[in-house]
Amino acid sequence: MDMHEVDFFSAETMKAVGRAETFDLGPKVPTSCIKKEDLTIAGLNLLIANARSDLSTVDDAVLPAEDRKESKSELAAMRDELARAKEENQKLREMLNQAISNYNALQMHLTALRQHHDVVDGRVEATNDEHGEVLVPRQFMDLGLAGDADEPSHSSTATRDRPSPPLDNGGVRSMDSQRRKTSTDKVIVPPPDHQNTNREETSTEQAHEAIKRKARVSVRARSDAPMIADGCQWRKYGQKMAKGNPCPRAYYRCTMAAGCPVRKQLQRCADDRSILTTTYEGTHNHPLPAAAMAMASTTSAAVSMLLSGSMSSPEGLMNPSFLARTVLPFSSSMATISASAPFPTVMLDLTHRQDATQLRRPSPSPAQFQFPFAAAAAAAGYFAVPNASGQTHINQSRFSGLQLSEAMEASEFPHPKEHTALPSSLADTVTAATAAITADPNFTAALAAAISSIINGNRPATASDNHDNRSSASRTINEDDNNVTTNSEDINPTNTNFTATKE
DNA sequence: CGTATTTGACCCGCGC
DNA sequence: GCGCGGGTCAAATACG
Repeated sequence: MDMHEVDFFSAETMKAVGRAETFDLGPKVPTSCIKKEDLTIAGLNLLIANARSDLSTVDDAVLPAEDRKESKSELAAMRDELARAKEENQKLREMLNQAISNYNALQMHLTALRQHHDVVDGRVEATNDEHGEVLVPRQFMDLGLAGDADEPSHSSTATRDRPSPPLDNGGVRSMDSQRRKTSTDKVIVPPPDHQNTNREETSTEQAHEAIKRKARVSVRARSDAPMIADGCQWRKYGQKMAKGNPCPRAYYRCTMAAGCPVRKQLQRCADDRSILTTTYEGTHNHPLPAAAMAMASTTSAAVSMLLSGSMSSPEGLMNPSFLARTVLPFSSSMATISASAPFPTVMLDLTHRQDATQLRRPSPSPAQFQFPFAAAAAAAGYFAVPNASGQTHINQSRFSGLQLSEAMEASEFPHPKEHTALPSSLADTVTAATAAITADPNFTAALAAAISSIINGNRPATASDNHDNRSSASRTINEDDNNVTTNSEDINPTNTNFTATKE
């Protein structure tokens, strides 16, 4: 890691958030907790039900016949209970994961609701001043379905120009193929002789496909460091002078796994060199470190909402200013949703002083770094609606960790009084938010996307190991954990990019 | 010596 | 068809 890199994703950060530990319940829980209670009871019960068992390893010769029989039955019962407990633990683990995802999504929604509420009350500035939360730029990590980036069905038209690539860079080539395939797909639009209905449907599908592949999330942040640590490893593969910006644009590729197509761009703002714009693109095909996992779900949710929710919701279509009315009044810092062609982009402008510097806490806990982006991303995805120019701005300043971290703390610590700034009706707000979430399929879809992103982010890398994945996470998560009901159409797009928001 | 970075060349899409 | 700009490749170079 670059010595000048700003590490917002340190292990302590993640510990503070508690994600990694929370997700990893593993077999420890059942063996230590369930066994003691359930097995004993069940074992006694099963003495009657199961008179025999061939599984016993007790030394039968030492015991009387009755005792042997009893021991066998007891052991069999214990085994059954162990198996049952294991299964139950598996389910509980899945439930916990889902609950965590739901919780995070709820937090995001709550933040948005509170923001809207504050707009009405006109007490935003006071709230901001009171808390002085830190807003630290965090990078978005892509976590979509990696498989989508490797659809073999189009490969015949994808690699038409260049000679076969060297295998040592196969991932890059596949990415290129994928990228060019997208453009190729445009050409393969059904010919004019098709019926109109078919053409429309196909066009819509293809548009969705293209969007899912290229959906972006962008963030601008103040940083003197040349790069922001995001939990992944990157290798620079190019640098270009972009038009209209004296600062070169650097291109990086994820090197945590062979063939990972995720890339990012770094570029400083021409007007303010302290502003670093980072753009992510692509979908990780490997497990992500805990530090990188944090943002994955929210980014995924944002993009998914952008694609599946905002663009299709009646509110979004009929009332393009919905989002603006909701949060725009705090226009100092913006998250921008661009649904304009060719690809939607989530752009977060975190450069405002209120967010990045003025609201800094004396000693911000790492956990507070965890969620501002999450809120912004989720809110962006959920509320963003394209306006006539294809862009919608939402204010990000209220996501500077203020409400969200408050909410997190309020729920994490059993001392609500310590969070007097929180609305007394927090529970009511949560209830309302929950109702809104459950009532809104768009948010549900985004939540599903978040869950899916976690799933995909933990999927073991399929590519053979090479020197590039020397530091990839070795942990794997039982695929049963992935049995979360999601809409694959909605959860796929998890691309994240930084795109310079020229002002 | 292996790995990462640099940098000029190249490819591609798009607009004219 | 041509030029432009964005993006990528890969040989050369730097670095540890």
